[in-house]
Amino acid sequence: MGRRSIAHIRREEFAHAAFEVLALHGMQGTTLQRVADHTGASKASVLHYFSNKQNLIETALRQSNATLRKEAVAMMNIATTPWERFYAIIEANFSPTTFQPEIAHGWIAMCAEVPHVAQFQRIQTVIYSRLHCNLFTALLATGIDRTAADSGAETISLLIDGLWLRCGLQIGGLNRQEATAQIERVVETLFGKSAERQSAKTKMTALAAALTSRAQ
Amino acid sequence: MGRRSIAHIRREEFAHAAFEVLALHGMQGTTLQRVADHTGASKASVLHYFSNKQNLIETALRQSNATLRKEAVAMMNIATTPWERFYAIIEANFSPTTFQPEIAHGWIAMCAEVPHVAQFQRIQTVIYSRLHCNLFTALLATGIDRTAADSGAETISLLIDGLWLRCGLQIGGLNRQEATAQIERVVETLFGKSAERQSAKTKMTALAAALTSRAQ
DNA sequence: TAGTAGATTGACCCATTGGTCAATAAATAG
DNA sequence: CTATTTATTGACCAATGGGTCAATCTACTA
Repeated sequence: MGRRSIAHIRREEFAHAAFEVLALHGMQGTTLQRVADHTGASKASVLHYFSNKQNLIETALRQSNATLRKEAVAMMNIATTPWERFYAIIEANFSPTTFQPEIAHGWIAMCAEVPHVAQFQRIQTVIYSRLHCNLFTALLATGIDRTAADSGAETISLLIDGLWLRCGLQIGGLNRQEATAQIERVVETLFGKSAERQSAKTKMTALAAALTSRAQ
Repeated sequence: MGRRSIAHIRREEFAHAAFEVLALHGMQGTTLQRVADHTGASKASVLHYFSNKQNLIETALRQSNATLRKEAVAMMNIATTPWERFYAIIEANFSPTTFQPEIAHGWIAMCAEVPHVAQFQRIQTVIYSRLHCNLFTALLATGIDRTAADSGAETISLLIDGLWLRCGLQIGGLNRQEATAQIERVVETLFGKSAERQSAKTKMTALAAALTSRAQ
């Protein structure tokens, strides 16, 4: 530890603050001064750890996404059947720790800048690819054919995007339960009812509740 | 005509330019100077017609949405059956004149500011309400029960939002055809196949093609 | 033709922004 | 204890932002 560690910790602190400011004030309102104020440090101190404002925001976004990814990985490791893996992805994407309007604001703000900032474009691409890939492999393993798995993954990821957008726009006071219910309705019509899927869903929902309550 | 008319036309010109700049450069990049340059006028001239930058962008967004709404109304007037009205909404939302990455950029940029600008919040609310209401009444009239119509409208509007988001993020080179195909796949699983619905779809698709080709 | 309302603009103002830099304080290593 | 690295910061800078204003310029009206 020592100097290396403190630098690493400080970077994390600033990045965390940056994401909070982004979620709270949007991209326009995310100034170096505000991020500095939010941590109690000076603007120059922030720039000591991040060469750029964009660099700062980039790591802020990556760091925020990492928490969701860790939750997802934890649940995927526990899941044993394909449908359990499927619901692990769903539950992770609507975990109460991450599926919140403020956090959604941050991500929508990033999406708006994707066409203009190459770094954000890259982040967005990798997040989408991962989601689609995970959904696809889970669905394929349930026994359906390739095209059905692919289009199914596409539809589900589309719904997830839409629900996150709505969470940010706070349409109909959308919460975790309504969001997963929306997904489930489509999943049911797409793949029919089955006891196996149902038990997988209840298992992963319970697991998600246990994991997140423990974390908080 | 005369003075009143010229003022009105000028406002429209500036608003139009403002939306183009917004679509091209995002919310941060949409400066009064750039909008002025885009029309060949001066910054002060823009501010002669719009008291605020926000006022300018607000009318820009409203004006842009009006074109989509007009297309939708035109198709709705021609539609006679419930399913035709349903596909009128779908086709209008994926019309080649509006379903373009640049335009999507503009709307995503607005979404990102919704939590921070009350005017944008209002625009977003009215657009969503109209879409949901139109879908709901169309679906209800097809003979299904209220809750099914409501949840169906919710799912479809969710997909539309997701597809527009993806259009803006340019995931998988999404075009009009793929987008409507995505919608259709879900509609089919939700409401089953029926000759009546199929004919309604082909009719409205053709109508949309005719209307938009005529316009351009 | 004179007058007046609206259109257009350059010059200007102030606040804020991202970013630099040199100076200082603190901590670690030898 | 000394030296060197690292952390922190206030002062500063150039650029740009939105917005004001008074001065023209234009076109319609009486």
